[in-house]
Amino acid sequence: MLWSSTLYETARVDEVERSIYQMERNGFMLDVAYCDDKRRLAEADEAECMGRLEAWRHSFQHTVADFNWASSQQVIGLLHDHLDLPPSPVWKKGRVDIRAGERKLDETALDWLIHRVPPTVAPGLKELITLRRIRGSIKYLGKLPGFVAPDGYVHPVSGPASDSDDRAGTITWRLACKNPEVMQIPTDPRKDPYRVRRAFIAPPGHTLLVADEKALEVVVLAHLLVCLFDDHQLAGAVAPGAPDIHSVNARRVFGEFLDWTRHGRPVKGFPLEAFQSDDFPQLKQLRQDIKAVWYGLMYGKSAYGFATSLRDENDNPVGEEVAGRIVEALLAAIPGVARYQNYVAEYVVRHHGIPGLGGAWCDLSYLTKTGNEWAVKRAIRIGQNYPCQEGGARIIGAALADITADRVLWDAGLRVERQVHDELDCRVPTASDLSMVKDRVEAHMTRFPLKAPLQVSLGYGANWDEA
DNA sequence: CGATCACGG
DNA sequence: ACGCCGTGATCG
Repeated sequence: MLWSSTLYETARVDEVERSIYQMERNGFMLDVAYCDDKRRLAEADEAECMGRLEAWRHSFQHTVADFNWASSQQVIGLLHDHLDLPPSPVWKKGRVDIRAGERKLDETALDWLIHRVPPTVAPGLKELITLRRIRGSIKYLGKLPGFVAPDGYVHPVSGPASDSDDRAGTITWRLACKNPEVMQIPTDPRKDPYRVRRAFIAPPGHTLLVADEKALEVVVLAHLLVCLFDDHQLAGAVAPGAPDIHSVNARRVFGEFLDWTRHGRPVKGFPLEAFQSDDFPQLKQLRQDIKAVWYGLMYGKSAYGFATSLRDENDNPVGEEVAGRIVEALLAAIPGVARYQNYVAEYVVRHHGIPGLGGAWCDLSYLTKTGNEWAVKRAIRIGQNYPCQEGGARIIGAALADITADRVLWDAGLRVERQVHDELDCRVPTASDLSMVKDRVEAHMTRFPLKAPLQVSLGYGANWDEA
């Protein structure tokens, strides 16, 4: 039924597994000198930052000895007990139950505070965010060189689900990776001023090729909508040449449905390009917002959750009413998504599980058979997400297997180094025919028989950051 | 060893 | 219990 029989009859589990072992053997090269240099720099910055923080703390007569800025409890004591700052009602994952005594000081909560405390207090909070970011970079700069094996390469452990306990894996058949956790290396320059990704270098005589499946899980969803309902709208929206889907949604939802104004003009009057332009930061924000709503919806998030995660122009949570209108407008713009959600909800309740594209059955009976309302809702959220996440994993897994098995690419010296959910990173000898390599890699990555078009973006560079 | 925080998709 | 899937450092 459904979608599973229309695709690859087998999940090619053993081929994928062999490719993973090959990828581990290939390993990747690390610029140890770069790590050491940046770590020393970061540690000096950390010491300065800490000095400013301590001075700030003492300026408020907080004289506790051996105060630990890494301790949540101690920071709560400083900010909420000693300085008597109001508790933040929000954190990264949603609401804070203030009445129950819950206190959160993650970056989202600190950000909320920064906009609402006296100007003498705010600098310390900003400094604390800076300290955490510096330490986030140091974590990797310090430990990565330790993973370099005698052969000069780092060989992380990665693997699919249902492997033995000492290997990595997920229930959706995505790969996981550890020792080191290469999938968690920061990509956002604001979170990592020291650019850890620059330490992931191509070996001498090689260049790094990064091949990324564009909007992989959205394409899978588009495929499902065609299979289930013969609905081609989303497939058309992700087709080559189609305008950027998040810009379209932003203008449609905030402009046409909600009739909002930004930069002193109606949002609906702007050209689509403006939503990705640095000249219009407010429009860019709207595009980011609708993108967040889009992915949140795919994973089962509701207006309740968006009420705290979406912010208005003054950085206040938009509230459930506005969030509800945004969700409603987006679902009206892409009706297939709501139809999919309802379909899956019914299916999960009736069958106590959901199949994936590769034919695997995701059992949810441990939730649906409890009869508990919250458990059933959780089962439905997992069921809505599972085919998209699992489908994406099968597609990139098949691509990995095909690229690894391609003798032409192998003989050209191409070696897969990493897989990051929708991205494959390979090293390629600089002397090889790069356009041939590029064409073959792209062909493998788009081979999976989908009813929605899958596109690949390719980048080259001397290191992971550049590529 | 559970909770908090942070990073990625 | 109102967002899915992960790894890991650190605290208490």
